[in-house]
Amino acid sequence: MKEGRRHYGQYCGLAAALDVIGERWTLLIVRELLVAPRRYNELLANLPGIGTNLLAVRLKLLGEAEVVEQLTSDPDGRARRYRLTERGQSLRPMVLGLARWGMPLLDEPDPQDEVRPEWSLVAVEAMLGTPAAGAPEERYQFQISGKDGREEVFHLEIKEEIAMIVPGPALAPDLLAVTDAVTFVEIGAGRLDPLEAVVLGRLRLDGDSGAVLRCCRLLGLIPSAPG
Amino acid sequence: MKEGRRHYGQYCGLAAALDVIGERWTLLIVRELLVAPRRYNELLANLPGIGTNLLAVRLKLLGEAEVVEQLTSDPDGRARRYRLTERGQSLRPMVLGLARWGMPLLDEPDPQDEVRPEWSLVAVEAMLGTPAAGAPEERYQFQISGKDGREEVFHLEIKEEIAMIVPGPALAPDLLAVTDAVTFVEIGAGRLDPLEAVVLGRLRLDGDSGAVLRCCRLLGLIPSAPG
DNA sequence: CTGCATCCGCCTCGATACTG
DNA sequence: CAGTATCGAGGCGGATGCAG
Repeated sequence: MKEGRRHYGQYCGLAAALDVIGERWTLLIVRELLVAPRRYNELLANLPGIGTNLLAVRLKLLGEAEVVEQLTSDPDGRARRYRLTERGQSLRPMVLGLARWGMPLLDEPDPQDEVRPEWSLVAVEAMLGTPAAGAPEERYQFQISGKDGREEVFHLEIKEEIAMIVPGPALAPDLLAVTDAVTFVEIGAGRLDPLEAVVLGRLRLDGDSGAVLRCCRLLGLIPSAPG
Repeated sequence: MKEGRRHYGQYCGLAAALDVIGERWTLLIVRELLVAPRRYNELLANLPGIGTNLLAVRLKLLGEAEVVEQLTSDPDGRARRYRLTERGQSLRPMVLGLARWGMPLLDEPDPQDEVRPEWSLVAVEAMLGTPAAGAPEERYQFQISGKDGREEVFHLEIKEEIAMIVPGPALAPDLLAVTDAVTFVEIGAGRLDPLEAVVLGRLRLDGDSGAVLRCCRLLGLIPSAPG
């Protein structure tokens, strides 16, 4: 926090945090890396509008702050990826909290807006409010397709009353949800009822109705059962 | 999120949140209002460097986003204060989380840095990690003095295994901690041991040693008792 | 005196071009 | 593929002006 860069100059934890992760784009970079380690160009592709110079500056700063590290697995220097350090991972609850806080702000999806199926992972994790108390051990698989036809596959696994996000398909999913990224976010934002999405043909749900209800409840899409 | 202002253009909760509270100074304004409703000039005084125009712009935007509202209690229009709405209050866990995340980043206090005793309220709340399970019902009073001689008084009340921050003095505090804002933050940042601060004469603790230990444990200053 | 609005210099940001 | 260099536009910071 020396001279040169702009900083708040307050001896306060929040100000110190914002000096590191408060600048434009920084938390979105962290969001990307919360999903998985990424290459430089992957980050550029998933953060349209950032400009390559700024991404380089941010990554360097995040590296100095030990939030991000780059692992150069390949000996010839190519194929280096950026990954969150432990300290970076510890930003997860705050990032998820902000993501949840912002979801109701989402309006009609603008066709100009970017939507990536990878973000669904973070969205689902943010929606996991209530710990899955008393829920049976089961697996809900999600297949979210992007505009370019790519499909992100992950599943939610409930084990010992704890729900976990796991990349990739489940072995024997009790529920399969297939949709596109826009529909998925609209449902998460509360702008679209899951049932309505099914009727509109924008969401396909395979599984028994009990699993559907439990999954929706887990994601806060319908109120938890009273009493 | 229409044209005019700069925005991320991502259909994603986090991006939507950052479009509202991601700009410079905004979360620091929220921090100020988390402590108490404030007047325009109070905000200006507690946020050195912001520039009055920017504060006005931020407050207007926060108002439109329904994060902040102004209450004009006084009929003649004077004495209008800014206050967080319910939606603004719901940012509290994320702000506290970021404050806690940033505290270890605090280095040697720069004499140029601003330190305000009001921030101690947020700092203490951020340090309250573990719920006070099994703790006896007692009250720890804090008196944090600023450079200008003002003193912020509040106390921590443990009731039914829940710790609460309450502004103002306690009725019969089991512990009284008197210090200055810099020392307080340094202790919170883990740069200064409470015991060392007492020896240096920068912290005065009145109360029995059991209360001191329980208070320190509650604030994460010493590891919780094992087992 | 409080609560802003206006103006201006500078620094950050965003887009494009270019290099190892 | 992974950045660096450059430059125009606009956000930011500080000083000042002004109305209630």
